[in-house]
Amino acid sequence: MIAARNNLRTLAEYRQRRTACSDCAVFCMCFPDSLDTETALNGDETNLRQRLLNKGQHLVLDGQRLRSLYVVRSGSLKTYDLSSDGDALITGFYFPGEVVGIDALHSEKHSGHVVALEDTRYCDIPVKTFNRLQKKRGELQDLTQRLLCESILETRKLLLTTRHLSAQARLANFLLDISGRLVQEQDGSCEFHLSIDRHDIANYLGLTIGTVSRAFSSFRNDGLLTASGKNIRLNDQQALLSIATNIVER
Amino acid sequence: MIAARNNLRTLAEYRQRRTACSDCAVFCMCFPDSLDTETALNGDETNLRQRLLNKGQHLVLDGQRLRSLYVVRSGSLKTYDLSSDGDALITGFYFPGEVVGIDALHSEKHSGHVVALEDTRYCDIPVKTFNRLQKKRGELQDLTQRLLCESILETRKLLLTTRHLSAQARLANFLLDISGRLVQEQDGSCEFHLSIDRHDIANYLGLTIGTVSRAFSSFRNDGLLTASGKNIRLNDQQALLSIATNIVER
DNA sequence: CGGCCTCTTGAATTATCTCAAATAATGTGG
DNA sequence: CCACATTATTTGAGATAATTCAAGAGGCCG
Repeated sequence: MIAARNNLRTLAEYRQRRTACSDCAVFCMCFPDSLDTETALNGDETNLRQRLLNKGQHLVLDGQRLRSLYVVRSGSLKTYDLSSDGDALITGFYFPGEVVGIDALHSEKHSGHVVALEDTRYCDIPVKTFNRLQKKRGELQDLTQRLLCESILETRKLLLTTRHLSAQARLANFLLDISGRLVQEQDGSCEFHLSIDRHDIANYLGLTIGTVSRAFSSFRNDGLLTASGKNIRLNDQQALLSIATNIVER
Repeated sequence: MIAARNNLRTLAEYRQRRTACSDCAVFCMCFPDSLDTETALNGDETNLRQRLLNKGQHLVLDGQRLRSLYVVRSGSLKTYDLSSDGDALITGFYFPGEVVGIDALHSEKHSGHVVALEDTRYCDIPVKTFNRLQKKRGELQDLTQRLLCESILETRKLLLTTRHLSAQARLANFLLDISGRLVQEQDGSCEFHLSIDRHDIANYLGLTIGTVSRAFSSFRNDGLLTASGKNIRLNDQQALLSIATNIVER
C-alpha cells in the first residue's frame, strides 16, 4: 500500500506532517523500487534526492520546462508572476510538506517564478518517474487528481476573500491560513516565524505595505497578536476568525 | 480516436466550438459504446441525455453529491457560494462548451450552487460512466488533468487581476474574458448578449453596482463600447486590453 | 398605461493609497 | 562586539478611488 494514500486525506492534514518521508504526500515517488514491499519504510528519513536552496535563489523560472516536482522539506518559497510592467505579482507560498509543480503537469511548463524566502531544503521528484508510476498505479492518479482539485478550491477561496474583504479581514485570513500551515497543534494561541515580509504580504493581499502595517498595529493594540518583526504570536485566534469572516456584501 | 483529444488543445479553443457533439470536450462520454469505432460520429447532433433548465432554476446545490458532470449546450450558468452572513459570493460563470463539476471529481461533492441565468440546455454525463471510462482510457485521464490544470491557471489569473486592478481595469478584463468565451470570430469589434446583470458583475469583480455602472458609462463616453442593457458591443478591444492590463504596483 | 425592476447618476462619506518622515531591525566591516 | 550603513517597519497627514445612500431614468410586462 502507498503511504500517502492511507495516511493523508486532506491538504491541511499532510501539511501538518513534515520531516518524515513516510508522511510525504508523494512518498511513493521517492521509493519507486519499493512500492510493493513493506521495506520502503526502512528507507525513511534517508533524504533521497534532497537539495538545498539559499535565500533568494530561484527554484523555477517562469515558462521553464517541467523537469521535476518539488516538495518543500524545510524553509519556504514564494511564487510570483511578472506583470507587463515588470511588477511582481505574488501568487502563493509553499511551506514544508507542500508540492510545487502539480499545476504544470499537463502543460509541462511552469507558470511563474519560484524563489526561496529563506534557506530551504526540498526534494526533487523527476516528472518522468512520476508519470511512469502514474500510468502503473491508479492510486497515484487519484492523488494527483486530489491535489489538483484541492488546489482549485483553495485558489477559489482565496479569490473570494480578497475580492470581498476589508484590509483587516484579509490580513486575519492570511495569518490564520499561514499559521494553520506552519503550526502543528492548533490550540488557542500559536507562535511562528513568518518568513514573508510586509511588502510581500501586501502584494499577496492586494494592499499596500502601509495598510498592512496599520492592520498589524490595530490587531496588536487590541491584543489579538504579538508581532515584533517576523516573530508572530496569535493570542486570540477566535477573534481573528470573526474578523476574517466578516464579509462585505456587494 | 477520441475527438476531444484530437480537436481541442486549450480551454479557449473548445469554448469557441459549441453545438456539435463531435466538438464537445467530453464527446467520448456521450458515446461510450462507440469509442472504438468511427460510427460514433454518426450519432453527432443527436442531443443524447440533453436536458433543459429554466432561468432561475438550480442545476446543483452546495454540498450535493456529484452524480454527473454537466456540459452547457446553450444559455449560461453562474456558480456561487453563500457566506456565513447568507450573502451570495459569485465564483464563476459557465457558457456553451464548458464543463461543470470537474473540480468536484475527487471529493465527489459539489462546492457551491449552480443556477441558470437564462433558459439553458445542457448535457448530463453520469460520473460513474466517466470514471469507468477514465480507468479504461488514458486519454480521458489526460483530458481531466488538463481541465483541472487549466482551471487552476484561470482561477489564479483571475485572482491576480482582481487583487491588483482598478475598477475600470477589472471590468475591461471581465468583458474581454466573456466576449472571448461567447463570440467565435475575434476581429476588432464584437457584439454579444450578456446574461449577467450589473449586480452579478459587481459581485463577481468585488465592486459595487454603482462602480460597475460608472465604469460602463466611462467606457461608453470614450466610445470603447456600446451597452444598452444586456446588449454589449465592444468597439475597441485594443483600448480595453490596454486598460485591462494596467496593473497597479502594490 | 402604470408598476416593477434594473440601471444610471449625484453628493457626501469612508477606506485605502500616496508620499514622507521617524523608528526599528538587520547586516557588514573593522 | 561595536559603529555604521542598509533595509524593513511603523506612523502621520493629505489625496483619491470606491462606497453608501438616495433620487431619477429607462425598460419590460401584465
